[in-house]
Amino acid sequence: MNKLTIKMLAKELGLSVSTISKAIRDSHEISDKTKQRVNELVEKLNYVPNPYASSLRRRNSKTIGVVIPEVVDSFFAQAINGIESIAQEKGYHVLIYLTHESFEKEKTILKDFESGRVDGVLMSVSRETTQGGHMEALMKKGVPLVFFDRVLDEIETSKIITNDYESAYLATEHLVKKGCKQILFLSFSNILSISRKRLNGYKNALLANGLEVMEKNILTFNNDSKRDYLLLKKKLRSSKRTDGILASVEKLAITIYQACEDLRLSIPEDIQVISFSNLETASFLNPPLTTIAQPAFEIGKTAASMLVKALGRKKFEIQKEEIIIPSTLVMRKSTRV
Amino acid sequence: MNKLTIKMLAKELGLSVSTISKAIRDSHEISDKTKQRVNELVEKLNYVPNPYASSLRRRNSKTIGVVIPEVVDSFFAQAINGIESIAQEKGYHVLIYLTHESFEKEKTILKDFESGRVDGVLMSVSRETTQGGHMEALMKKGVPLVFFDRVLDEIETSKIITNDYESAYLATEHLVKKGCKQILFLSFSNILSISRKRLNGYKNALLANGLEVMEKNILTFNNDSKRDYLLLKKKLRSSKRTDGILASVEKLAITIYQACEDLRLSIPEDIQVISFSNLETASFLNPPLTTIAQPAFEIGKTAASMLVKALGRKKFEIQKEEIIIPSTLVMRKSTRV
DNA sequence: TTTATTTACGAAACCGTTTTCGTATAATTC
DNA sequence: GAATTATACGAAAACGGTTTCGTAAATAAA
Repeated sequence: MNKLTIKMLAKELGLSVSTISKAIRDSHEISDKTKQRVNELVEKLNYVPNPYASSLRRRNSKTIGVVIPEVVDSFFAQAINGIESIAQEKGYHVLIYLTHESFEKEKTILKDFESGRVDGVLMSVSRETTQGGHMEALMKKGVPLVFFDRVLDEIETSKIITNDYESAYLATEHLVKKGCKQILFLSFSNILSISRKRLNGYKNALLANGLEVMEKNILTFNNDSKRDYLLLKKKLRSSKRTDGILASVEKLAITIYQACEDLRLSIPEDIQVISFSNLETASFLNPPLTTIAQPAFEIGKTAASMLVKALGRKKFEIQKEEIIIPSTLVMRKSTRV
Repeated sequence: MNKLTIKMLAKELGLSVSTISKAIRDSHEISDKTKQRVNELVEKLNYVPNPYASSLRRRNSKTIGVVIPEVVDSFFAQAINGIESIAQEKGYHVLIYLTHESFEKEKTILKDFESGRVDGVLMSVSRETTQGGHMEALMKKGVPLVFFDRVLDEIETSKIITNDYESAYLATEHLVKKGCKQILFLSFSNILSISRKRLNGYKNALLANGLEVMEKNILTFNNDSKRDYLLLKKKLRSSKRTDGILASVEKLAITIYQACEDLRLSIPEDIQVISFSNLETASFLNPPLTTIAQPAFEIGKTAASMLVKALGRKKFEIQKEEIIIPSTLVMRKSTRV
């Protein structure tokens, strides 16, 4: 109720506040005997130090901020899992913030971080983010920031990503090899760096295989599942020759399945489908979905490790390296054998 | 770099520290003219107050702790989404902790909360949790705790849950009506309150429909997907007459599909399946999975609202009410028409 | 005009740690 | 035995806000 403080421990043991503090932090200045007395009392009275007092004084919080577009998404959920595994191991706390793909929210959150609330930030940018002023401002204040998956190219910092270009290239080529001539590319954004890379992979794979890149085959959706669904249906109805789809986003896979079911287009006979996706249920969909599976857990874990390592250094200098953890193309029945 | 403080603002404007503080918090003690001068400078210099200094003095943190077993799970991901929506609205920060179903971790986390790190806690207990000493200790220190979904009955506090008993009853009855005679009940735990309720719903539905409850039809798994899979396969092989399965956990649905595919048991012809699940992909599984869908987002949102409301009160008295938000049985093709 | 009351602000204590620096005593060196 | 160096601890100043309380000036009431 009335919280237990170091001062009270000090009085109880007839020692000074500073001695208690040092004893608890196992300082060499304190004798073993005293340390033991202190620890026994701490144990007995169940003393837990006030983290805010400590943070205030030490100017750090042992907290990292995680900023992501959303959490109901296998990729981000798995990434959080990876982040948390490192945080727990290294004694960091994890504050979660969702931007819901809003640039404004992203700015507000990062602005708050300038307060020193977090020691460092892990983030995947929103779909709307084209500028990095808010990130630069934050980093200038000495708060290191590490990107994972969705990066902003113009910001110089560590970036943990997957091989988006190559994966999309491979996937597209796979579709081509299986006989597709008219392949749609579906995404939520033409802004996001990962989307552009995936798009380029798609384009170059087409060209390398003697196919034409057609703007009408490149579709951008809004993440409004009903509208997206209608939009896709319309597209599929109007261009009958479509025989392949590469979806850049997990959620669009569902939209595709819905639309195809509705239009009585059978997968993979009429249309072959590949999606970037971390769905655990991919192999039990009807038909099983060929996916590009991102190493989400690893990405989160690596990003957190990089950040924590930087936080361990005196000057928080973040390495500016880009770490690429490759995705894997998992072939299932939504593409032909 | 060297952080901006109220003291520096004060010097700049020739005002006192207390005046600045009050102006920022829009105190009635400060004239509009002064407030404006202060706000302009705050704006110009980009001042952001140090939350730890503030938390220390005010003895609150505007932070809630969320303790869940895992995050890679549609239910919990959606619940976090609900929680975050309220937190964002009310200006709270969200600290996330994963127990990975470990009672020890749960205790460690709650112990840490005794420090005052969070103003309140939202939690779903681990599968191993049978005792609530750590929760009581926390609540005794004045930190309100609200359960959602997975509660510990013995603890008196708000609980936001779904109608587990009724849902399982309904689901079981549905299977019986569709002709099932030998229905398995699958879960991860016989400890968890929700599991017991679901089990009771299952049992009573059987009895009410003139069927026998057989212990051998009640299976408990370990969340070790490989072993679970083998265990289930063995069971299905040995008891050929099994014609229905009710899975208490989303993850087990996948296990069931795997096992049935492997054993060439067709769903729903040979075996009908219903699972508690929030999978967005449920309707695109092969076959589409009949589910009991929990209102995860709503549960998270309601729990957060309750907590925040309690935090708004001077004494943090938490209402001891139990709020039940019903699940819905969504019939799909894994059960017969 | 005198007294009472607002109004607008400042001084200083306080929140609970950490850390620097000083010092008495004990141990060591010469 | 004197001088030096460890050892073990305490006093006090931070950290950056918030809050209480006091007060001078301005306004209202008498």
